[in-house]
Amino acid sequence: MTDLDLDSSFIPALHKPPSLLPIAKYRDSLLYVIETFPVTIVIGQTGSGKSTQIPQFLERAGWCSDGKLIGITQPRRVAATTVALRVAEEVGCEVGQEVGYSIRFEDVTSSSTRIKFLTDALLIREALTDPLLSRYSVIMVDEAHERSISTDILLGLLKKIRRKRPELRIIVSSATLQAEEFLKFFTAGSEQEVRKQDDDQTPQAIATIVSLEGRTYPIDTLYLEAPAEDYVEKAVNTVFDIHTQEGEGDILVFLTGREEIDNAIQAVAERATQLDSQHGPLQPLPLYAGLSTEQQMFVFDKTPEGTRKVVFSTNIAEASVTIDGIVHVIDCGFVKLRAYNPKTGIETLTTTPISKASASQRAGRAGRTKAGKCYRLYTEDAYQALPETNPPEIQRSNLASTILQLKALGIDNVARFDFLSAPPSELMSKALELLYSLGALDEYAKLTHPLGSRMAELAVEPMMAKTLLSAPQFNCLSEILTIAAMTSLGGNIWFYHDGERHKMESSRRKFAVEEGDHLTLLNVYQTFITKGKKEAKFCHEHNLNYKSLTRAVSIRAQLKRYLERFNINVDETLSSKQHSSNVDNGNKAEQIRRCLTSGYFAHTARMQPDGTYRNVEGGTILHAHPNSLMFNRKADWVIFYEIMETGDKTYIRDITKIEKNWLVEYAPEFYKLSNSRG
DNA sequence: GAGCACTGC
Repeated sequence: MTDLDLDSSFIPALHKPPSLLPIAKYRDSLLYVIETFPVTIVIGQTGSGKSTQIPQFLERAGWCSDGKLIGITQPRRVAATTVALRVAEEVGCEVGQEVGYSIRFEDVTSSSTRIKFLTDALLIREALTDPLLSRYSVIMVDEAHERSISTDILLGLLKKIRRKRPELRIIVSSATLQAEEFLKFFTAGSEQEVRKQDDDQTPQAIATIVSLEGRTYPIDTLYLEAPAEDYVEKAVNTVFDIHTQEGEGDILVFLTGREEIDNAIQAVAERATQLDSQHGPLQPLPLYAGLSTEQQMFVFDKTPEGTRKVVFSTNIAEASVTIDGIVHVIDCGFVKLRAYNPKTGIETLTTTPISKASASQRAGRAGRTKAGKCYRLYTEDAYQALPETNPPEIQRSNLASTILQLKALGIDNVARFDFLSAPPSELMSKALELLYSLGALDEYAKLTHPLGSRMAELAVEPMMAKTLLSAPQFNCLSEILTIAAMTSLGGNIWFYHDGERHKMESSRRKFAVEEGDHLTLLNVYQTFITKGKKEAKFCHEHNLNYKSLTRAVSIRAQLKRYLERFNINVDETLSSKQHSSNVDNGNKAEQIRRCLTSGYFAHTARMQPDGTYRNVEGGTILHAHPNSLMFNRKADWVIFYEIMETGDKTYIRDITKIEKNWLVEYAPEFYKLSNSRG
């Protein structure tokens, strides 16, 4: 077994010239391993240089000589762009030339590109048109340990592709010790079939692990003696202990959500006024995804000399956002995890203990620029009891769009797809049922054409894809395009600063349209591009998230391009004329609501006299989310975009009034089925 | 009556 034990002394690997990175010494051995083994699992700490150096080693060693590409996938867009920029700089080319990147809405590559960074979701999309990914000689899957659905699917595809393209080289990079699982995955089940082709290739010859040790700085980990009753309070106390007893260095506190973060910040601000004058000021800052870009940027600002920055963050700071200068990490030990219940079709968002892998990732946020400390707000025994990892996303998600995508990739028997971790069969059958009811699959579970294959290509979830493809019949395609773009933003449309909640509420009321949230979203978008001239100023005045609305413009344009590729004509002139005068005009609004019903018939509820809702089965009490226009309005039957259980309540979001008889009209089979069931 | 962890196409 090849196991390269690299220099483990504490060398700061960040911002060092590439020649000084520990990985440089192992260039030849790495190249040898990659040449010899079809699959290489690379264990490398952040800062080991694996993502930036390995592609360059490969390129110089001739892996692109026949015009093929080296592809490096990342789970996130920012990572794909920033790593590409750095490698381009090191290579000494303009990004988009030899080194480029490709993410949704941005393809910065050219015919001279040899090293290409992209999101793993986008590479899966490339497989729709190039099933063997034949443009690539090497594919490196970075941050595979995060186990996103896209990463898992991509690894499954690569394993399949490898059988048909033995010359393809696969590198799987992982920061934690999950390497064995990847190794087992690539070697399992390959014995017999490899024997058939090549007597020399045993499973041991297929894949191997290379370990790039080499940390940055040491981190001192401290535990509680006894469990904390209230970790938010404990976190605040710890902040003051650090501030009064420890040397300089900023603090990063991991909490689970916005409410906790706001409370903690208020508590710190109040207690800070009583601080002894010998201690410098504290600057508490929030960090979570729902903030506007401007609000998020504060955490990167340098504080004045003597002021200590304390960032209270959700899990966004665990992997997605990196803040320099953090010396102390406080870890509450919990995270909000999403899960999907296939029996009820309801998603839950629940506070759950983190995994050991998460705990070590959080601690690692302290030692990036010098030696750091991590304060775990739980006992060492509690730590020992944590699971090694959390269940991968693919085992706790609604799989409708994943299954649809697999079908479009030509994987007919999805149950036999080689998953890194197989999803529970209930999740699979629930997804298949929905896809069948939408008409994306036929009674043999085969992808339908053109409906199913088109739905798979549209980058929105299946119910919205169906709605979009029905829209021409309802003569409201332009409007549904906008609604599809706005709903897929996932909520972050409105924002408010401290104490401005009422101002935000009244801004929102100005855009309200009687029939519900979808038409309200349409109204917001139309006003943004017409009266608001797509400007940030307009958004600030109306408590709208500028970045989100800009994104909606891009999403809408992309969806429109897909439709045009299907030869579906989008007539914009008619709609914009009507909506500049009044979005809420009778017949058009009804067509939109009918059209939404044709895609969202599985998401229906009926209002009760007490103002709550019940789903069709009748069992579950649903509440209109306070962000919804229908929160305090009367309705009878409604459809909704999303359903989620948080804490002890189940909320529905993005709600629109419909008529009961439309359900039977647009989904007769589905409603026959529901009735016969109960 | 009262509030969404995080990604991605």
